[in-house]
Amino acid sequence: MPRTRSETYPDDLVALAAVARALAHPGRLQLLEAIAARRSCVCGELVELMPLAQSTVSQHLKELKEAGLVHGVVDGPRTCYCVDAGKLAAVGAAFAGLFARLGCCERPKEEDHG
Amino acid sequence: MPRTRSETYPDDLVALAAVARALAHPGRLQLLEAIAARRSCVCGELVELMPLAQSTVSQHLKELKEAGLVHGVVDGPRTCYCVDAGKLAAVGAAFAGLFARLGCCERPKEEDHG
DNA sequence: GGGTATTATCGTATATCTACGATTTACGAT
DNA sequence: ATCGTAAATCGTAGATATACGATAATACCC
Repeated sequence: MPRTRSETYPDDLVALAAVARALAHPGRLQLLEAIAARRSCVCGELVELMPLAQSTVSQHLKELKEAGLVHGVVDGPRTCYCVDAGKLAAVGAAFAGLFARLGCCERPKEEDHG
Repeated sequence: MPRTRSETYPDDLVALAAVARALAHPGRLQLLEAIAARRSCVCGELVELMPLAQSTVSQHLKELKEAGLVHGVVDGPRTCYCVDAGKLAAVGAAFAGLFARLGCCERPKEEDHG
């Protein structure tokens, strides 16, 4: 049995789910925040502040890269990671749109009476 | 090896990652949208429009419930699902905050010059 | 109580995720 | 060419995820 029958779902949902999966690990969220806070960050620094082995951090970074959230620039013997601001903006908008759609038919307590 | 060393990460990141994981499947996104669009939705209807077996849909609904995104109300022999608007608002705000933090140190092309 | 419909749960097979150590690759210095 | 450092990849073990059919639980009708 395939893990997910992606063919049967709309492309935008498949794409959004893929990004959500990239975000679905606290370590990756922490990596993202560290990279963003430092503007750009060498892999070694990230390994230092994470409670994970170097190979594991590298693997998480690869997932973030494959999701398009960051990119790594080879800088001599090291790799410098930075967030993709454009992608982040697009993903942020996609999530905002999702939650807007999910909430649009709900009137939890009261409607806007102004 | 434990799947994730949640103890070592900040609580808010762990919580956000958990919600992201609930969203990390196109089927669950579609379920959420269907439930929201119909205001409330009986499980059987959801099974009809999903390309999944009844047991699988039930399992996905359980995950959405455990993430707090929906709740199911037993209505006679069936179960009626609806989204938790308050939770969705909170989660939406959490994601907005995340993307704001991630983007705050980035000036991709130009700053707001108005 | 017996029968039917609806949903949840169980058991299970396969695939993916997470983590690690070990190794390989790439670069700079000697 | 050799060594050392930094990062990616390989191989692997164990836990989770996804999907299904089968079964159990619940409510309704008679």
